[in-house]
Amino acid sequence: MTTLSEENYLKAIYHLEKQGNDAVSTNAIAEQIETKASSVTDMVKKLAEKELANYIKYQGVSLTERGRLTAMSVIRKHRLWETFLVNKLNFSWDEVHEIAEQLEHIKSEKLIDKLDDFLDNPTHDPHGDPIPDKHGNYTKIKSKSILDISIGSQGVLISVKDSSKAFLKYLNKNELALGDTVKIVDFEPFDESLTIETKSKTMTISKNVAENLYLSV
Amino acid sequence: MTTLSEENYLKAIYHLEKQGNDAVSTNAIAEQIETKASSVTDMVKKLAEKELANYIKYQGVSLTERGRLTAMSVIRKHRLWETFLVNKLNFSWDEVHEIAEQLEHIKSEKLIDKLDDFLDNPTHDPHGDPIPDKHGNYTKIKSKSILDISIGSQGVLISVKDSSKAFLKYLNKNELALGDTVKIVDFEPFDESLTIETKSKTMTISKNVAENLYLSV
DNA sequence: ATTAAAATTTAGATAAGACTAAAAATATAT
DNA sequence: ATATATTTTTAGTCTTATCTAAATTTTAAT
Ligand SMILES: [Mn+2]
Ligand SMILES: [Mn+2]
Ligand SMILES: [Mn+2]
Ligand SMILES: [Mn+2]
Repeated sequence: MTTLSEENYLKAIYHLEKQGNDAVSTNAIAEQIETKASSVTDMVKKLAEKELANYIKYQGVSLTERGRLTAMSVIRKHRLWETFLVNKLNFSWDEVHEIAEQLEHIKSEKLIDKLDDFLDNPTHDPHGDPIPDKHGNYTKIKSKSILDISIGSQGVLISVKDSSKAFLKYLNKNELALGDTVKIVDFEPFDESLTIETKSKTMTISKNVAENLYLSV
Repeated sequence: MTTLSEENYLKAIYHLEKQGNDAVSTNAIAEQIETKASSVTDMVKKLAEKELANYIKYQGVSLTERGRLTAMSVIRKHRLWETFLVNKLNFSWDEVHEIAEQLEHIKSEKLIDKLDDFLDNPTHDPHGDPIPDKHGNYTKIKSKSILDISIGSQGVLISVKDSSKAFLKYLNKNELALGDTVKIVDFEPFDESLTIETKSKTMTISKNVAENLYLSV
């Protein structure tokens, strides 16, 4: 049985492994989890002890198959609970992450299976992130950052890379939501900003915003 | 902010105060929480420190108003989650207690208010226990143990005193559910058993069972 | 009123998880 | 190649929540 803290480390390592290619560094984990490197070293030893991670001193960490599956299970719970909060309890998509951080640690297979059914087996959470099935499998909708899409073309807003409250609130304010069709109208080389067009309006977005918006391709 | 462990102690003290009249003893709490008396002494000091409980060495514990309100809030969450599990996720009433023991510690006012609305502001949980409102107020339906009801009279099964899995499964097996109309037909002095009658059948129940069934009066 | 039993508290240990400061290893820059 | 900077680990401390064993207080019984 994994503890709440172990689960948070596994999740962090999983997310870091998915970005960078090689073994995950102690400092990277520390930053992600907002803890100190020395605490990470301790925990990583414990995860290796439990065969949830591979760890060689000074050489970083990677998840074992068991570790990866455990991480996926926590991520599955997180995303199902977020979906519940938005779809059933009418939370806004910028309010659910913190609550899901708590709910993801509730231990009951049956609960999460029933929740999954209750939500009609959703494949993606409110931020467009894929929800793994109970075996840890998922399919991410093919998408590209707006930055990498050529001027004149268009697509449907599939997911956001940054799901921070600040970014989501920005999107709310500017009436951008998942499912919207977005057309890239213009690119300004000076500040790398983009002009985009939706059903309701035309607007300019910064590079910073653009790289966090993913369109179907 | 109260910890999970503190919340469990507050709940235990609350329930014990409601039965017995005077101050709650260290041993009683220890038994309820399945821990050692010495652990209880430690925690009770901490609760007193936080002004959640009144505590005088060797003389037992009682909740302060703040302690009582905190306990009520945890109980409110517990019962709302149980209601969610049964009414929305189709759990059976004997399966929900353990899961609610975890869910009751999730910290979010907004979550529990929205859950309350989602469930249509239920007044009683799946075991017939009253659900306090957000101010800690509730109204228990007037009821009496079957043991204290005279032969020949009848009432509606309102709540069960014992909500252990074993007892609830016994009731499932014998097709007794909340809302059923029950008539007391006979009393056998020898073993203090009772014969009762429901729409579907007539059956004999032990004293032990009878004292845990509460009928409207 | 003593004495025995039961309940409660204290003292000291342990385990998980986190932190600080110092030591050791690795990476970078000249 | 050597010195410097950065990263990582170790050693030791702290907090929360437990536990066991011993000491103390209260209660019950003679
Ligand atoms: Mn999230
Ligand atoms: Mn999400
Ligand atoms: Mn319960
Ligand atoms: Mn209940």
